[in-house]
Amino acid sequence: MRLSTQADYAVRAVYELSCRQPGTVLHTCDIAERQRIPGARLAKVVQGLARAGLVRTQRGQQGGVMLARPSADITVRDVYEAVEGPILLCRCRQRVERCGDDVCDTHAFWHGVETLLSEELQSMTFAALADPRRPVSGARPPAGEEEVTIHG
Amino acid sequence: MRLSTQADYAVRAVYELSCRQPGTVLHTCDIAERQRIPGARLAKVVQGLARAGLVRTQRGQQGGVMLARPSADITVRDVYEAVEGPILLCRCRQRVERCGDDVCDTHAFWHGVETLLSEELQSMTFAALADPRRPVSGARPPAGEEEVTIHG
DNA sequence: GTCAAACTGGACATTGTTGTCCTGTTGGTG
DNA sequence: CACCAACAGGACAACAATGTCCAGTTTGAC
Repeated sequence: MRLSTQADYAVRAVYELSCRQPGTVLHTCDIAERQRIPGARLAKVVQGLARAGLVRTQRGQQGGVMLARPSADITVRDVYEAVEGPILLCRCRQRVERCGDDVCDTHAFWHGVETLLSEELQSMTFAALADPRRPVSGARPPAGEEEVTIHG
Repeated sequence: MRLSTQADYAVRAVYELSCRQPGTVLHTCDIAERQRIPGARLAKVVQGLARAGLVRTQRGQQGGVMLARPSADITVRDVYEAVEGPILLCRCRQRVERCGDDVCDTHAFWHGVETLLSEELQSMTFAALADPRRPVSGARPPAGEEEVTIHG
């Protein structure tokens, strides 16, 4: 029940973008430095986020990463599942391993926990997460960030 | 956020004991066979449960494993933490990795999820888990088990 | 006392995750 | 066009989790 580093990195990367003005483009290496994440690893994670349509990447000299939609429309669950797939706790539910009939009695419980987790992750948007005085989920006060773009 | 096999096995082992009359002694190899778990692996897990005081092991020809206290007094969290340690999702909270000040904004969220998980696991006892008419989606017929003890 | 059953615990191969490196591709700039 | 910055993606080493094996110890039965 440990969070994989992939998922952790993905959430932190999207968080870093969400803390800035909508449309801000960051380099993955800047995100990596700011979040103290190995840059090479983060590049892979960003690729996953891009494939899932959560961020857009731009190649070339002026390239970088930006959110594909407003941070209020991105939930932690979106990001998590983009890099990790659906939230499944035990292996029998991941189809890695099949278990007998009554063996799955305990797994019914774990399934309930999965649902609880999914709902919790779904309820948190990155707009709320990036808000310093976040009320768990809700309105986003005007963020008066002075740094708008990075390369400038 | 996957359940480790250790934790899965531990819960299933205690569940197997909880399904039987209080005081029933089972062999780890019987539990392993019934739950389709590699026996050698389960033995290690049972050791962890014994060290945590959740089960009592008895060596010798008539040996085996039994619950150390009533199944109503054992929660899923007890078993989980006996083999996995405290529920900590992200590595910064596990002290594996330290993160900066504002880096932990996302980790504050994960900490909330940890609490939610802990409460959920705490709220489920093995008496409830082994009860065929438990409130959760149970597909287990009223078990008129003829095998109460194994060696008899 | 001897034996067999069962837990104890160390050692090792296998597998999956994570971190790192390196080369290729893309796209803007001069 | 030539060049460089940045993403894309494969390959590989390091590490932890997992599964398996084997010898040792304990305990009850004969």
